[in-house]
Amino acid sequence: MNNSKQQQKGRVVRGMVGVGQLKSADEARLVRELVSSGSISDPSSPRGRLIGAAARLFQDKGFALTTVRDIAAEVGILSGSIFHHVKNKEELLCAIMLEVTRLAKARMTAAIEQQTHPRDRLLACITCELEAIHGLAVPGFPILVTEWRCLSAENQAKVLAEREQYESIWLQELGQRPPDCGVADPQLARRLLLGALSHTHSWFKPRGRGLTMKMLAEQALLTVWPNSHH
Amino acid sequence: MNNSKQQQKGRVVRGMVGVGQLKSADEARLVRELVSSGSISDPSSPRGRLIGAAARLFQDKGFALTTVRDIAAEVGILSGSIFHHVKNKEELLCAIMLEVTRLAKARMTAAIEQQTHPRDRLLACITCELEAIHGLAVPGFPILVTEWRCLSAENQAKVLAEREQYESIWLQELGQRPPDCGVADPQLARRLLLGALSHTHSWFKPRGRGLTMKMLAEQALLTVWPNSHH
Amino acid sequence: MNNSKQQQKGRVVRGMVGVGQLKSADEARLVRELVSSGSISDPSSPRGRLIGAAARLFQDKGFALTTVRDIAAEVGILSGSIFHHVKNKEELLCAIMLEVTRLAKARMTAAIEQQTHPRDRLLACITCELEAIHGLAVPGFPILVTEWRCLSAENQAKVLAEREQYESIWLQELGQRPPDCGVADPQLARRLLLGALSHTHSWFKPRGRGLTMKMLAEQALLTVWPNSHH
Amino acid sequence: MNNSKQQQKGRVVRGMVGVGQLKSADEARLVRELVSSGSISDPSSPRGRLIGAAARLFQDKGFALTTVRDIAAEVGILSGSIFHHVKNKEELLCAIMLEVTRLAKARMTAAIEQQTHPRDRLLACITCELEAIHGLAVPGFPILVTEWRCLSAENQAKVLAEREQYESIWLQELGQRPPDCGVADPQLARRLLLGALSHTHSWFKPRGRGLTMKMLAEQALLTVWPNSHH
DNA sequence: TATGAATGAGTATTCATTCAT
DNA sequence: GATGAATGAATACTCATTCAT
Repeated sequence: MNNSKQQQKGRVVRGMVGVGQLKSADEARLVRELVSSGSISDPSSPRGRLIGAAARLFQDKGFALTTVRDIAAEVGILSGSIFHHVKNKEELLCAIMLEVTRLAKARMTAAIEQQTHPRDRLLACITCELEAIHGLAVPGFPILVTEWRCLSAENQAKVLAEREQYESIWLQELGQRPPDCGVADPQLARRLLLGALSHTHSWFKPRGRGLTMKMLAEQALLTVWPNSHH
Repeated sequence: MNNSKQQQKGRVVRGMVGVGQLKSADEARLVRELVSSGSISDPSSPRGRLIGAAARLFQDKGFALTTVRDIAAEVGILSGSIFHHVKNKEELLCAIMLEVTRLAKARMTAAIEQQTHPRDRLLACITCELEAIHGLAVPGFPILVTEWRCLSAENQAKVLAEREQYESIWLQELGQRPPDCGVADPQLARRLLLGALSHTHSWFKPRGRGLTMKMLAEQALLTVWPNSHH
Repeated sequence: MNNSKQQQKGRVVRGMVGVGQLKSADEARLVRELVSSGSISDPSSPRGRLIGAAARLFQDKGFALTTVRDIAAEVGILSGSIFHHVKNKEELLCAIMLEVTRLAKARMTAAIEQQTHPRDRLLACITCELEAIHGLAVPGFPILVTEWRCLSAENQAKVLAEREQYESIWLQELGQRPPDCGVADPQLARRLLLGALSHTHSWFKPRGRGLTMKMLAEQALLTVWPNSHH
Repeated sequence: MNNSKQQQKGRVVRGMVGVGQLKSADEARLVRELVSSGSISDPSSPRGRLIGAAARLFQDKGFALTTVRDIAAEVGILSGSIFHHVKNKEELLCAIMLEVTRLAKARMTAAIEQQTHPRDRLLACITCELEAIHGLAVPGFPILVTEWRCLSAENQAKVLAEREQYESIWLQELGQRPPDCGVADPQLARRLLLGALSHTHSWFKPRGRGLTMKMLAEQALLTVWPNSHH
């Protein structure tokens, strides 16, 4: 990383109070609003704890390799009791994906609002998604990509509908880039970026030293918005 | 894709005889050599047909959701006969990953040799990997990413050892880029690129009209080597 | 059996109300105590019925030739349900061996207590073991010998630990014999006797006429305590 | 074993040149005769090596747990080739039992001929059987007891017919005992002895120090012929 | 005789799901 | 809402046996 110095400087100048990251007070308020509007389950409710536990396990071991007994044990109930809260194992997966999508959407919307400069707004999107992928804010986000095909077509449609707005935010922000930023088509840029960011789940350690998440976000930004086009 | 025209022009000028793609005669010779050296199984042998069928199914339905009965049916034998050629379902996965890696490595080496300009060589790498991901040349390549965690630690180590050379080619080629190409660190650039390319498997249709694979390769190249730095 | 008359006389004189055998009331109380202390499963509980059925089948057909389907059919459940109560087929075998050992130990202890003369006490041991071997009181006892090697080393250790006390009773009683009783070493005498008694399982019919179990016990006693040394 | 000294003395006095044991020249001649008469297979012939290997494995792991592949590997052929020499896995077991019985019979006959005193003759029987059980002379003998029930009724009858003479030798020798030797009935004495001797397979180490096989044989003799009745 | 690929019925075990209590 | 016993279909894997070469 021979040019990391100048990039770090850039980051410090632009995003003073946490690029794309929300203050923990905002974070909490956001969750509270989503819960009270019924968009996501209360994490402390039985259903919320069930979804949380399942999300953790699906992410770690995969949907197919996670047994309903594993999940029950994680929550502290017996396997039969799961089906009081959810019809199916698949419905559980679907519920996770829906809630994950809603939370990620709300977070990203909030994060963008705090930024005015298009580059900072895009950086905020990337940071939000990275935080989601690495479970810092939205537990279970990588499941959206890795376990997609475990969902029936019907359920895939449900999640896609929910996801549409999330993706349209991305497309809008990517559309604000100046010309000559590399991949011009926002749709294509988004897809390449989504793949790149999702895959960080398998190699990036957010707690590790060296490459921080902020640095990673800035580097990812460079793939669709090179430094030469500030 | 508002600036695709100028990019297409560039591509046509540089890589006249198929950027990164091998002639089918070369392709065949490559496979023959790998077979005769024992690196991969003869696709027409029982073991080769088994590996091929399993690769197809693992890619389509995932390792966990593919039963040995499915595989056997695909080959045209009974499920018990599978274990004549391979000890485990997991060993089958491992064998696929090893052979896929060897073939991809050989193809990429051959493709690079045909190019001299660093940018063309990197484009050849990307094209090779895209062709692999979309099953045009190396059936089963996406399994390497999607089913990685289904492998035991021991088998992961085996595949990693085999993969090392493949990745070092990437790092070397990425190291040939001029400064200011965005993500400077070759390792990081490779990881972001791998994620972006792998993910194309879930949305890009190579047979579809509009975005061709060549176009996709050039666009992917732009994420780590913008046009502004020819 | 030309000298059986004098032996019968001896038996009648010494052990009038059933040499070494417990009254059925005592028998029932013993089982109840072991159940309530958790040493053995309640024979009427699901687990108890499972263990009982498996013991019967393992004894008749052998561990390896008994399928879990056989066992399930015997209990009246489906094969999959077995693994609700026990982790493994082998763990089932282990559980049987442990419970069999505990019951045999308790019975022998109770039987010995009722006798004072060393010869009668040893005869009580022999009778107890014969009753166990022939399923009159401790169903599944022969399994301890015949299926021993089907147990993993780990489980063998568990059973051995449980069996130690049972065997030490034998050694103690065999140590009470007068000199010149043939095999002097209690350990060796026990081993020869165990083999002799175990093997009766394959030829002695307790219900048959002619040789009764009492007679058999007295004859077995003679191998380690000849009549000439009263 | 507090009286082992006097017993050892007794042994040395009576059976000077190996009680019950054959000289290795006699041993070899015996086998040669049996082979040439067709009673047993030539150990160096394909069938002989097959039977030998199977006997070893059946004895170590049990009939049910030994696969036909294990046997083939031991012989150095492939599993399919076994069925050129033998119709069934069970027929293989049956063949072993028949040959084992014939060899044991011949050995015991030869050993008895060398003794005149009834006690020595009986001791020779015991020693012969111990040698057989511990594989010193007749590999596979314990299988006769441990794997008996793996044989179909039909095959059991075949082996029983072959075994009859072997057992009648035992009965005859046990009938030569003086009165008051404990278990008077030769049939019963034989059965108890057979059990006791068979079981030594699971605890006696012929190579171990301390208790030698000769000592063990003498001790076993004491169970049916106490010292007090020389 | 030996090979090696294939068979097919069989094995233990798993697991999402149900339901009376 | 929770339990725990049971279901029943499915799973990976085994293995004696066959047979064309």
